[in-house]
Formats: sequence, C-alpha cells, structure tokens
Amino acid sequence: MRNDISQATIERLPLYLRTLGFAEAEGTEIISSDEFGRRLNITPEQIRKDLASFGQFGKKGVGYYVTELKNRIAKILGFENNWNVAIVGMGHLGDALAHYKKIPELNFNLVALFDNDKARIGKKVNGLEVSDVADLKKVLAERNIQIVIIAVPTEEAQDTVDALEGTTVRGIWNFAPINVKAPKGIRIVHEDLTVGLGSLSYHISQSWNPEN
Amino acid sequence: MRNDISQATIERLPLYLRTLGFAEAEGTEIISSDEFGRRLNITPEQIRKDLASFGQFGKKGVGYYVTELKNRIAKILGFENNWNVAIVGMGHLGDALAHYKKIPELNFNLVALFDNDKARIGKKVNGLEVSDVADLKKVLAERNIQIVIIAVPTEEAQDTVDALEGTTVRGIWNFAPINVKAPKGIRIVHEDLTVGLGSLSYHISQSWNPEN
DNA sequence: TAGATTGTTAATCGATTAACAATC
DNA sequence: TAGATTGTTAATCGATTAACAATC
Repeated sequence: MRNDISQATIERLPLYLRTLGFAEAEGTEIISSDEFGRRLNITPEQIRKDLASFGQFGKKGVGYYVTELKNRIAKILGFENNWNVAIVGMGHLGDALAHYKKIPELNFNLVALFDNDKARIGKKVNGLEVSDVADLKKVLAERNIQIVIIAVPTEEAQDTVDALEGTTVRGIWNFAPINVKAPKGIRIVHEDLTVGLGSLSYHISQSWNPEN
Repeated sequence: MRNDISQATIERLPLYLRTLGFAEAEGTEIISSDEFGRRLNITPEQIRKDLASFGQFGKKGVGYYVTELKNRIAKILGFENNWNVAIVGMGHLGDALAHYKKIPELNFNLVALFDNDKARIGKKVNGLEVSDVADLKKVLAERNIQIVIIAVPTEEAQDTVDALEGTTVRGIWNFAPINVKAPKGIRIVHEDLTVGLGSLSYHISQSWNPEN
C-alpha cells in the first residue's frame, strides 16, 4: 500500500463504509460518486480522489459496486485483521464501550475487561468477566491483545498507558481527557469528547452575536 | 468577534483550555507558547497564530498568564453561557454521558434525560429523573434547553432530531452513527466513534506491512 | 539595557475543487 | 453509438510554518 495518504482521507473512510452499509441494506448494488456525495454532504470529487488514492475501484460510466467497495474499504482500514481488544476501566464509560455494537460489527473481538476496584473484578459485563488490572500483562499476553481502550480516570491514564510497554499491544484508543504519551511503537488515538462539545458551544454562541 | 476562524483552530481551543487547567492546578502562573507547545505536541507558532486570531492575549518577552488565558478561551468557546443540556436515549451510552464529569466542569447544566422505555422512565440517573420522550417538547420548553445529546439507536436518530424543530434547541451533539440532517437553524456536531477506531486500525495495520 | 517572547506578515506546504480525457 | 461517470492532472484555496519586527 502507498504511504502518502492524508489523515483527512483516512478519517473519511469510516463514513464511506457506513454509507455503503446503508446502501447495501437498501439493496442498492451500484452507487455513483454523485449519489454517494449527496448522502454524506461531501463533494463527489473528494470521494473519487480519496478512493483513487487506494486504487481503481469504480467502473467508468457506471459507478461503484457497493458490496465490493465496502469490502475493500474494510480491508484498507484493517478490519479484516480481527483485532483483539481490551477495555481498561469499567466505570460508566467502560461499561458503555463494552456494549458498543460497532466494535463487533467492525470485526473487533472484545476479549478482556479490566478494573482495579474489587467490587467490579469478577463481575460479568455483557458476558465478559472483569479482570484485575494487576493481571494486565498476563492477560494481554494470554489473549494476544493488540488494542487497548483507556477508560480510566484522568489521573490513572498515563500509568495505565505506561504499563503497556513491551506487551502485544500495538494501538491505544484513549478516552481520558489528557494528552498521554504512548510507549515507543504503540500508536495512540485520542478520543476527546470536549472537542466536539466545545465546537458545538462555540458555533451556537456565534449565531447569537452581533452580525448573525 | 471575527468570523474567519478556521474549524481546525476552534477544535484546538478545548485542548488549550485543558492544558491551561493542568498548568493552573500545578500553580504555573505564566506559560510561553514554547512550553505550551511542548505539552501538547503542537508547534508554538500554531498556538500563537490560533490565539492571535481572537486578540492579543500574551505579553511580549513574557508569555501568557495562565488563568487569564484560560478564562478568555472558555469565554470564546461559549462556556460562560451555561447552556442547558438534555440527553435523549438512556441506554449504556446515555448513562455514561449522564455521568460524564466534563459536562458540569465546562459549565453545562444537564437538566433533562429522556427515554421511550417504560422501564427507565421515572428512574433517577445521577440524581436526575428520566422523562418520557413523549413529553420532549414540553420539557424542552419548561427547562429552556439549548443543547440536546442524541444517544438513541441509529434507527430512531433522525426522528428524534426532527422532533427538535421549532423548540428552544440550538445545537445537537449526535452520537448515533448516522449522518442525520438537522432542522434549519440547529447546529449539529457528529461524534462518530468509528472514525477514531478506524484510524487506529488503519495505522497499526500499516505498521505491519512491507516497508515498515 | 539585553534577552526573551509575542503578534503578524510572508513563504511554503498540503488538501480541496475544477476540468477533462479515458472508457465503460 | 451516445451518455454517463470514473480517474487524474492542473488550478485554487486554505492552513501551517518560518521569519522577524515590535516590545515587554
């Protein structure tokens, strides 16, 4: 695979995948970049350009075959790897993520949950038993876990991440609102909800002011 | 306020705010763009440029006063408006959001919860009673709600959003993985978790492949 | 004053949009 | 074939980075 793909392009792929899923469910077999763009509020040129950076997926004069394109995007995003996933921190957010349907739908295997609270350890959440975070390294190795979701309190986030050094883990999805530094060789994505909330607040504040 | 602020800049403001909060908690009174950048992995030029688009907040040869800058950014983001917020859909995600500490910390008032499930209506979540979504319009008006968080299943998301037309609501924070269209005059922010998860999967897949 | 650091203008870089030839 | 739509190159736009004068 080429390596000159922009982050902006990568972040649109999940949206494309989702739209193709809806189209497929409706029985649509072929979709043009025009129709595609209409559904997503993205220009057709943008979509064609994004897709073209991975190869030639469409048929000129026809459009894109929905199921085929869907499968190819899923593959590009690495969803065919069937990553094994763990959640650390089984508070309200960890609990919600343990029930998040998109995780299995996108072929991730949720195989471990961790907490440091005796009251939670041993309990089952969505059919999966909560492990003691003291056994983190052991369980990560046993279950060959590549992705860890951080759902611990802010103060514990950096220590939790540090503990992943030298394990099977290759990626971290961080929900703690702090810019934790990942160990070498581990990729981190910060899922900062305050960004969306702040952006929303900013824009609705603006629409109240003078000019608008 | 000027109106030529890029979305990229706006989305960095919550990160700046967070960093200033940590700095303040440590007792740091003044911070330079250099130190600021180091903490966030953002170039100091970027930070100065972002801030400069809202006015002159720093002192040449000195830096930025932490508390003052923090207050000004909070104001720019509209957090001084003390928005009244409701959550629609009290499943696992709605429950997690009802406990999300950043909401009160950023001066949002969570004042209503809604569900359509009789088993949940009337129960208290984090001290707040769950209302029947059938009373949506009534409660929105009574409690003067400006922001609604959508945490309902995908199939119900568009109908829920449509029901907000002509109410006090000015902004929607949508967690349903679908590109719902907002009624006229209502701002919408899509919080799509599959984007972060897809990006993470993509990057760790890449680091396994040929060249890397 | 000398040193440090901002605010701002200019240069560069990258992403989006437009245009169109290729081709189904 | 004629019409439609992709894939790709060129043009434009916008955001980031670099440089430096202003000034604390």
